[in-house]
Amino acid sequence: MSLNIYNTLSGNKEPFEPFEPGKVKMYVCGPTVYDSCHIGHARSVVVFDVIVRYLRAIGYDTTYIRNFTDVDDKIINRANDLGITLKELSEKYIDEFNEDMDALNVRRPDFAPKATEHIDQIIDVIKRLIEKGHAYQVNGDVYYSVNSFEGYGKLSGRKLEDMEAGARVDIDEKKNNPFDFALWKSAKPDEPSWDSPWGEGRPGWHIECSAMGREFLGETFDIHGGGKDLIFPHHENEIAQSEAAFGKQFVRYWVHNGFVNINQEKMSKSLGNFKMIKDVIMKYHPEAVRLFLLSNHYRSPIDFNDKSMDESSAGLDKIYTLLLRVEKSIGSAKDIEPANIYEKFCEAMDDDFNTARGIGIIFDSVRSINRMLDKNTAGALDDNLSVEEKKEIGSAHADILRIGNVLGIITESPEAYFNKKKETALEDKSVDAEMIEEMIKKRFEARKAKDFETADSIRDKLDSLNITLEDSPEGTIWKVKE
RNA sequence: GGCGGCAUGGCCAAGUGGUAAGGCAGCGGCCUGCAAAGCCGUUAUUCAUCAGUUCGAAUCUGAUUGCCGCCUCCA
Repeated sequence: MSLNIYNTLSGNKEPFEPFEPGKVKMYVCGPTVYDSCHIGHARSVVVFDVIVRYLRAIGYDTTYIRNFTDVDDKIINRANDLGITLKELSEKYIDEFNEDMDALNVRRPDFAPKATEHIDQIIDVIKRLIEKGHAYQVNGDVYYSVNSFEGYGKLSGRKLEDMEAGARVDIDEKKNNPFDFALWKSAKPDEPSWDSPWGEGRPGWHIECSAMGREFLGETFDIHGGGKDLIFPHHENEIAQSEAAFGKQFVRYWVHNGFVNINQEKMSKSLGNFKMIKDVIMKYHPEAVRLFLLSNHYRSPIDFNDKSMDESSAGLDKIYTLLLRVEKSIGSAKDIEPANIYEKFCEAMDDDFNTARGIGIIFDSVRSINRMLDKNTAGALDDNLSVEEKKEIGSAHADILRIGNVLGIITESPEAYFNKKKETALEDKSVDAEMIEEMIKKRFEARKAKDFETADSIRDKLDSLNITLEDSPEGTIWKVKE
């Protein structure tokens, strides 16, 4: 099976065929940098990160662009409130965005262009639109005329006539049609501005993506992504701009991710329930956050709550526990033949990036490996495993790591993962690792002497400190309870 | 008012015409000195409701009900 992608434009899953065979050009709308990033930004960025990783894993030479919107009303207002420049504010939040996303193990895009650094390209597109009669000037503002573009509404499935009926749109005397939107806004006092053929001003929101997409990817590119909320008007307007200006198809596949709700409610200012990434990753391992975000299909809504996050954390633990077990018992196998697990994972991913199914495949595999390794519980180490079984385990282990590489999880060694978890968990407790190891040693001696009373009292004491012990033929390990 | 989406076991969630993945929780068992971890078994004759198409539907069609999103800045 080959890759199929749900295309918002057609409303269907379509076989993926890039414009240029073997190469994928992809653009995703990045953040408007005026505030910290929340878990919803994380979802969009992680989803498209996985999409890019997968496209590359199946051999596409992929160019990936994600922009920063660094000039708009919200940024200007915020900067003015704080008494700093637009640039100071946007740079601060760009840095923070990069920190958050690096922490979430998101790979940087090939280019991360900023609107303010592409004013010339933006002006060029606007000029063309005016020349071709798709835009008009009013006192230094330039508006796009939606009536001039026949396909207006084709992405969002709207008709201009229908929208006007019950529209909640302010009537602006300067516009010919209420849905006309600004390509260029004339400068107001105290606003940053750039010179243009229409006077001092700044670009409207939508035009930057048309201009920068063209700059980095060309006039037609393969995938354009973003949150569902961007379908209208943002992406609808991008299509109108680019196709009117360049006379060709703008984007072949439109991909939109669903929202993150918080305890069944939409994140909103009035509810004050924004979950910032920097806060979430203080409590949960970044890979647990990724596992959570990828555990639903990317187009469905997902509900962020403690229970779901705890389950994702437990799931991640389960995977790392298995990996640790494999490495302790049979080590890293050599001469590995690929198992069919990765193949099954790819089948899931080929079906519109079905990461939820893909994660199920990981757990299937975890169970089957544990089953094989359980043959050892009675005896010492791997005596009961046949050469074939060891090979199978080694292959499955390698496949899981390969899947992890696409999902951006399991990037640490199991030891490092558990050690880090212990450190974090012990930080605010009155115990340290050395003390625990010492107690485990004492318990081991007691058990050897069949003094189970002492052994159990040690275990109980650790248990009261939220430390759980696990005995196995390979020795005793300890974990901190969540 | 317009447009779109969703409704699957106690909870989360895959499954888009061929007879219900996976995770969490529960119960029974194996293993263990006892635990923990892991494994095995078990929990939906059934996929909001009703009607229809079909040899066959959770999957297609129509209607009903209930949620949700977009149409205004928003990932």
